[in-house]
Amino acid sequence: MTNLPKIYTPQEIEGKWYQLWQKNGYFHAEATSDKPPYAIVIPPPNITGSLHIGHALDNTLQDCLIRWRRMQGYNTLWMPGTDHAGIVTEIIMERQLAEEGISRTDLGREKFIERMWQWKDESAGYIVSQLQQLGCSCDWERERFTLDEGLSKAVRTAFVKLYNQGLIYRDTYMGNWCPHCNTVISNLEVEPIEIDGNFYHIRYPVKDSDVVLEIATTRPETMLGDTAVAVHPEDERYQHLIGKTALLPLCDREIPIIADIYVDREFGTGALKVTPAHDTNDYEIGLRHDLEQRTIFTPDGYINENAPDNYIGLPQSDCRKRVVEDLQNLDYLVKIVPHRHAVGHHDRCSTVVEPAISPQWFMNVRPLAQRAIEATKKGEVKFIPERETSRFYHWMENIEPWPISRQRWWGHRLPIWYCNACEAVTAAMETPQECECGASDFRQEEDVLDTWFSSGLWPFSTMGWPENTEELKTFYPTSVLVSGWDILFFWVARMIMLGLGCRDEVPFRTVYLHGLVADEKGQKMSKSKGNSIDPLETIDTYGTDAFRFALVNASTPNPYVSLPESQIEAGRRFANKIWNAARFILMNLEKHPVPTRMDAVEAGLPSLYKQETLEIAWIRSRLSHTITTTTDAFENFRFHEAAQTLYAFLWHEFCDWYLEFAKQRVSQNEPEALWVAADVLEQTMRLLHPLMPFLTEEIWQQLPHGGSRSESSEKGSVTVSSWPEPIGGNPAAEATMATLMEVIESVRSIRGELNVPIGASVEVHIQSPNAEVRERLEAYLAQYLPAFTKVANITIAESLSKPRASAEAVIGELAIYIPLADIIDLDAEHARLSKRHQQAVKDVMAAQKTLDNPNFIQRAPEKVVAQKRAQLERMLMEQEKLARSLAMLTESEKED
RNA sequence: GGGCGGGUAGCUCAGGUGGCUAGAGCGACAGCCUUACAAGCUGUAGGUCACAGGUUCAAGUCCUGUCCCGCCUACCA
Repeated sequence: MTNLPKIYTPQEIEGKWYQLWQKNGYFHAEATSDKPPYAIVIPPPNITGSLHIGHALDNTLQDCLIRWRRMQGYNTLWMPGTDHAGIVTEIIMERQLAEEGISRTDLGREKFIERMWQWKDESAGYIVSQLQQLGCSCDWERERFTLDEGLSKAVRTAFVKLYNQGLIYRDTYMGNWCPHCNTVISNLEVEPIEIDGNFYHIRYPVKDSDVVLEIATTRPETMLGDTAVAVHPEDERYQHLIGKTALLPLCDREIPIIADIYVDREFGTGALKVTPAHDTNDYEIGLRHDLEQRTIFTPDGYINENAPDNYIGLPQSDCRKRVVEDLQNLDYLVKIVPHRHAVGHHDRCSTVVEPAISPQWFMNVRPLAQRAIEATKKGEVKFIPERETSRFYHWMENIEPWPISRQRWWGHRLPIWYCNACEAVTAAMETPQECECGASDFRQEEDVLDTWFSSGLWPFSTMGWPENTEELKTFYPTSVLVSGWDILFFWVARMIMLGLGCRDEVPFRTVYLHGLVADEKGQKMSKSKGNSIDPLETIDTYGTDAFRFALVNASTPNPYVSLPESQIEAGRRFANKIWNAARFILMNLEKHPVPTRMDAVEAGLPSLYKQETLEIAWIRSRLSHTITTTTDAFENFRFHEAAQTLYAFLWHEFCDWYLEFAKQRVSQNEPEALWVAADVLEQTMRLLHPLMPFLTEEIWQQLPHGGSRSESSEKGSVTVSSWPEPIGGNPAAEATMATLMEVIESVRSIRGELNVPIGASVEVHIQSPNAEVRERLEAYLAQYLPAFTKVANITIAESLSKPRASAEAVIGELAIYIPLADIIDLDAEHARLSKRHQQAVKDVMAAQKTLDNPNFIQRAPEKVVAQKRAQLERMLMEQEKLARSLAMLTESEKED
């Protein structure tokens, strides 16, 4: 007796299989192979991070694709690895240091980097083991890290290459400065957040005049760095002031009043204070008018010595308060008006970003963006869903230079060397030997590269580039990139540009951008918001497979996917259902083992099965259909469709119907139906394996999978079994079964609605004018009906009169009568029939209306017309029968 | 300001190129411990597909407009 527990306990079985898969090297891809290649590179998670819900979704989908293709016989490579993740990682380390009471600068660059590596070495295995817990079938032998020697070489190679092409250059420009992180960041890293601020209206006196110019600003402290006031050149109010000089309050400085078309006459007071060092637009105006760029902040956000003495050293926020106070005391402040506006924050540390001028390294991405657009238009890379393509184009067409240097320590130092003698700049793989000037004393650039620079090389740096490796020859361009749409610009676009820039080829053929997991308010789940599901807790509670199923099932084409706990619960129930179906089959197989091929040969059987009964033909047809639909769903990245198809087939066809038939067959000593059940379940476990790898392996291992398919029996795991092939549908069997099901459902419905006691047997009388239908019902109904409801006796005739006090159901031309003399509640039956009759009348009218339209007959395709006619015919029959029965029922009520 | 996505059952969502009587899960109600599964089984209820027009023989699906919701993007201090 098989001793499988009644309740599926994932914890007991999930642990063991991963080790077996690993040990047998199922996940390893060969660099050269006869099999067609299929490759995905993982979006590398932060080396020190832990699995969050976004990873769980992203990697589950990738694992589905990889497992599916592996079973299809592809040479599948899922390239795993981790990212050093620059600034984020440093921020977390700084917090750790702060707890010890030290700062990054206390430690110094060298010691800090040492600490980072130490921490990396301690925590590196964590995220990897979590991915393994999730079941990810990555080729771990190839695991990479962005700061590895190999990848660092790729970074330097790419940098030098692009530098030599003139695409990387140094410039002093206004960028987004994070005073907390002490570095410049790119536009993408700035998150505008709406805040309730104020508009401060301030009087600027005009020199040698009684006139005061009123300006409005949201950042009054920046006035300390003002070097002009601007008005619109055609603004009549201020014509007479253009060219004059304003007296800057609090600063005792004189600044020119200039005219610039940037100024919006309608906005604020129409006069704009100009701070070229601390505002992007003012910077531009400053360049046009050759204004002084007066920086008043230190890099870490304090007031510097360019401001009047009494402000120096204040933090920016304190300075604002002080400036406002002083303006008020000296009567320069006109008013403060509440004003809601968007303020840029650093997406990693949430600090307000300061526009600031600094020398930085940039990449001119425009030519590469152009090539990326062309490659996409040529179809070399395809975005799914398609709407992402236009987002991609829009971004690429308006792309701006990418600031790639960061004033940080954790990352790749730019391979730029300055000659200490003549300051000549050299980009090179290693420290240069000698400068043009003859000196040989160099210093390397202090800055490190934006972390996305190295991730942008990921698809080929992980495969050994710049060497022309076998891996690159086999797997590049990779097949698919799977990621959330939120990092399309950060990462995906840059990979495409750098792939083209470094290898003249797009890095992947297809980009699948899945939705983001949202909470019940529709907000993206993220750890920082605290609204996130913890994948590990979820796995503990529900099991990995249940969680994975829920994730895949939730992966609709929507940009946001919602994952209520009930969905995960549904996944668990599904797992349990499968478990019990398997348990049932395995228990019965002990009594009725599947004959081996040898037995079959000895018995002289042409095949394992004596005959294909209706239910066998039906379930095989449905399985075939399921195989086709599931495969098609994967082909088209319609993950939820795969999940739903398998769920519906397994639960509502296989369990609800087929296993009930099989039960009865087994009890009649016809075990073929059971053997087919085992076969169908075995194939379904293969179909479901990409979604639920652990459970399907556990069951597959216990099911007989030898039989006629010797191929899979030689292999030791469903992981490397073959993807099922459809055998084709059987429309005749499906049609007959549909009728039988309808009859069974009608009987059950009557029993339910009229409260026939569970134990009571009923007689079933069926009337049908169609001989063929009668014959089929005759042949099968007696066999099948008792499996679903208690019946005493079944009568089928061409015509029979409705037995007295019976309930009735109508299916097309079929009428079903169930005599319920003792128990029938005529009122209830009347209500039941009347409800159905009303519905029938409505349906008939709708169909009639369509068919009455001559244009419909004329213009609709014949097939549609024929369909409609058949539909109406059937409805009419039902309606008439129901009407007659209602009339009879009313009469018999009168008699009573 | 521009762009994108969404509004379908009480809730969360499916409904590729227009054509079965608009579906599922959860929840609700009624009845069942039927020896695989009570994490189960059976039955029932519940929808003017946001609104208004239009195209079409036919619209949840295509077009236009309106109203909400969300997101992305933009230099209004």
